[in-house]
Amino acid sequence: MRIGELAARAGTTTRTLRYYESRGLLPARRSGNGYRAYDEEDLRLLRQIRTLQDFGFGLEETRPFVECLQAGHPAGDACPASLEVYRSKLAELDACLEQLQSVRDQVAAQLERAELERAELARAAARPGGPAPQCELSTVRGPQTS
Amino acid sequence: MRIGELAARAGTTTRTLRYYESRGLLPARRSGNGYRAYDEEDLRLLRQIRTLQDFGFGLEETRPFVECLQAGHPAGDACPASLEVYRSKLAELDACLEQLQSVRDQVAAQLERAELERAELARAAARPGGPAPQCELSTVRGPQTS
DNA sequence: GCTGGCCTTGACGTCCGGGGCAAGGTCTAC
DNA sequence: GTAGACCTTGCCCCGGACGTCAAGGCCAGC
Repeated sequence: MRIGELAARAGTTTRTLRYYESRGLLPARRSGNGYRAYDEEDLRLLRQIRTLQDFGFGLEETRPFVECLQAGHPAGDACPASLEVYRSKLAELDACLEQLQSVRDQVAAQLERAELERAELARAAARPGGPAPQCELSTVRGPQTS
Repeated sequence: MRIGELAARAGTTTRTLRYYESRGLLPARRSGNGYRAYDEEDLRLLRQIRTLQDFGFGLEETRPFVECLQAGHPAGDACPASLEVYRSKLAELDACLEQLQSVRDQVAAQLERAELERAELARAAARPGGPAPQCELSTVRGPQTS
């Protein structure tokens, strides 16, 4: 199988395969004319890489899985190094989730506060003499995000 | 106030301030010798930018807040455009959280499965004739992540 | 006058996962 | 023999938010 076919079968591009090879992941044999030659096993390796990439793993993080398959194991995650990557990724995801959740809550709070303040001002402007036409908010202290 | 002092007071670097200026955010007046000249108001703008950046807002997303302050409003989020940014950021964060959570669960499931399989194999290897010393797993079919 | 510290602009490097193009080699079909 | 599809290497490009020089200007203190 040549590079184009492998790329098509894995749903990726030839450029990507050459990039993986340049990174030392997914090396290719060469046929007589210099073309890269792949087999079904390479397709397996490639699918493993793509699956992990889709999960957000970095290329380097897929390496243990690829090496595990290359070593003849039936699954890329049959080796301890792969499990370690799973674990550290899990920790990373948890940390990321926690931080994002915290940011989300703070942004939501800011939005709510700012919306309330605008409503407040709209009411204040509608009350006394005449409603000031647009945005004359100089009397209000805004609690500043600091 | 010159660039170094502003950077120090905002806890950032001169490079960053020049970058912001190059992006049209936080423009600077110039004193006679060509040095950038800033005042307390610029410090407020800069703090607004940094706060949002710390929340993960892109530079462009901070622009409405900065313009709001520049327009004389007491808070950067007193303007509708800023509220819109809050809202779209919130939606973005929620989508991101959802996806990350899904990935997290899938990775956790993979990890659990792979650990179980290893335990299975360890028991199988310990039972029959003699325990094979290391990693001879060629008889087991691993359900592949596909 | 000289050193040291601050400032200026400009240009290139970083990280990541490739995209895109050029110039040329190779194979197949007609 | 020649068109067209495929392959090769090599090189520069992207984005985002800066870091890191390099070469030179300005100013204060001694």
